Amino acid sequence: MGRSPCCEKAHTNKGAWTKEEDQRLIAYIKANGEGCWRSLPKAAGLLRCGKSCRLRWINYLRPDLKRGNFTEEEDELIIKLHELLGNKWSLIAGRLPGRTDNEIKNYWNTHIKRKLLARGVDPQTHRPLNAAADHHQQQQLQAPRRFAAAPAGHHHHHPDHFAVLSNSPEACSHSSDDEPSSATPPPPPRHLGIDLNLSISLAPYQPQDQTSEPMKQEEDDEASATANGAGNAAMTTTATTAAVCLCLNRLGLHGGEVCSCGRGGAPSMQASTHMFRFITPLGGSHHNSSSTTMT
DNA sequence: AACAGTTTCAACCGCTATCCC
DNA sequence: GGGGATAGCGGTTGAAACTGT
Repeated sequence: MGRSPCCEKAHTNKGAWTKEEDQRLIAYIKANGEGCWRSLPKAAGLLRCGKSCRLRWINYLRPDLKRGNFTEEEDELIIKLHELLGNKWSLIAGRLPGRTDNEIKNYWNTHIKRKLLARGVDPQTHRPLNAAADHHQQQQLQAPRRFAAAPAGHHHHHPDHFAVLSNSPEACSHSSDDEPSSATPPPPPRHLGIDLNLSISLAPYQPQDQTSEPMKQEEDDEASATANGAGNAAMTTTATTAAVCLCLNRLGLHGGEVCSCGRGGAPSMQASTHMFRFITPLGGSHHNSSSTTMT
């Protein structure tokens, strides 16, 4: 087929950005806002590919970036989110204000992987390293429990349509031994883990507004995972000071809509209930998103 | 001080998803 | 619905910085 290159490579700079280029980009975006990256370089007088401009802005120039060292709380949050989401760096970054996906990805590869290995935990599977051999056997043994709250047959017919993830290690088989790659997406989640008895919360969750409507998909998603009584996903972290909601919308799994769950403050959810639901075509990529229950 | 090895992280690349005509 | 254009994502690379000898 052949695609036109994203830019005229012969006439673009590559490599590190100069201060002047940064200033031009900042000035242009301040004046015109983000977007239209393809035409931005020309308009801004930059000899850069639009992609490169976007990356530079998002990863380095954006005014709301936090930068600086990651806190211990952020570390733990990243680990938990990675356990739940796998290498979905942009989703993880969405839960860490001021951090970029690139930054988190780098941090994961340089620090957290090592940290987990030192703890004897496989960074990809989040299982104890010495348990890898038992992986297959454990899956078989635990499968019935994981599927307990899912409607019978549902996941059998559409295994990649949704998954209710658990923070239990076995819920993360999508990120097992083999590194997921864009070329070979991980197999669809095979489990419908149930409880998300996460201890991500670094401070007690304090709902701010209990008047928000429960998420529609919560209702639509029938009883798939409601046996656990979990409501909307929410978590808090002292690192970010704000409650971090993990409901579908805010995870970016619903077309980027603004979360309407009131920071997890669904009326039915007990503030003290540290349980989380995720219904997402994780690993199964986006192919079936329109046929999930997320509409 | 000089060199080699290691680590870090900004930037690039290729691919997929989404948008728009 | 099809196809091209564009945006966004995740993996990878390589130069700079750091550390050890």
